[in-house]
Amino acid sequence: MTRKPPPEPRGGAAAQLKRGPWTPEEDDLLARYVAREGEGRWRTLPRRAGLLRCGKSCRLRWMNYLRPDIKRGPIAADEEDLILRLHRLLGNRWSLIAGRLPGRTDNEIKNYWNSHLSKKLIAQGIDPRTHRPLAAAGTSHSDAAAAAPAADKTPPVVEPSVTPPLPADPSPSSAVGDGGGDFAAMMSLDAEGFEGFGDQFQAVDAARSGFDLGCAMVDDDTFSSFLDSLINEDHFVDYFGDHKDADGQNDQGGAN
DNA sequence: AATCGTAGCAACCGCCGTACA
DNA sequence: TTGTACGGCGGTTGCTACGAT
Repeated sequence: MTRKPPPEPRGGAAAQLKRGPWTPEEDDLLARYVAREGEGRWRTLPRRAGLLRCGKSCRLRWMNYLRPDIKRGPIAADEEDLILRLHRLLGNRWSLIAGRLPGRTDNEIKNYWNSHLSKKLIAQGIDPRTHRPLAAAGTSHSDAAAAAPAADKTPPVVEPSVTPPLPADPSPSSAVGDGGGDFAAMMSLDAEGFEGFGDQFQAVDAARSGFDLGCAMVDDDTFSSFLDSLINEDHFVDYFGDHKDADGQNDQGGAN
């Protein structure tokens, strides 16, 4: 997909900057420069690389398209399944989700979610923001499906990124807030939460908030293992496996 | 064949958190 | 402690392709 440049560049220094779709020549300049000098210092990179782009644009292009480890092609069924699991756990944390899918970018996953998965969930009667049945969210299936495009642009009912709702007992989060967080308590809370699907959301919220508030006290490996343990839960397989069976298979393949 | 509507996705925008002087 | 620059992130835009009518 290409994007036509805006009719007129903005004034000042920005007037010198090129916008819109990248040309192969620009890609080549950027790729060769990063290969030679490495990533970073994006603000000054365009000038050093001889590009008439802003640093942000260069970084985005590199991260989403030029990086050598980018995996091209359709999202596989197992990748889609993982995206669904991770989104249920993490919400719209596209970069975190992308971190669990080697070769996939946050932008790609975000686009795939918005164009495929959210609609798929709605068709299955699941609220793509909360992963709860739409009926429980107070919206009928057909209504929600009809309103899907608009719903995508409304603020989420559950906003996972700022201050997720906490379980009734605030002790884990308070510990986290003190900087001495109790990751073990978070984990045990999660295990209890998985006893019931409804409670699971609370558990995930708690885990999520624990991660948000206490990254410093949970190293990456620990959280990575934690995510692995969550996304391997049989509850999820049971839940989405049924829907997937009913749906036949993922609607993948339409892209490109 | 022409027109319209929708899907898909690259790219942009603006905000936020962090690092550093 | 404060201000600034920078990188990163999620949300949104807008263009092209394509199918339906």
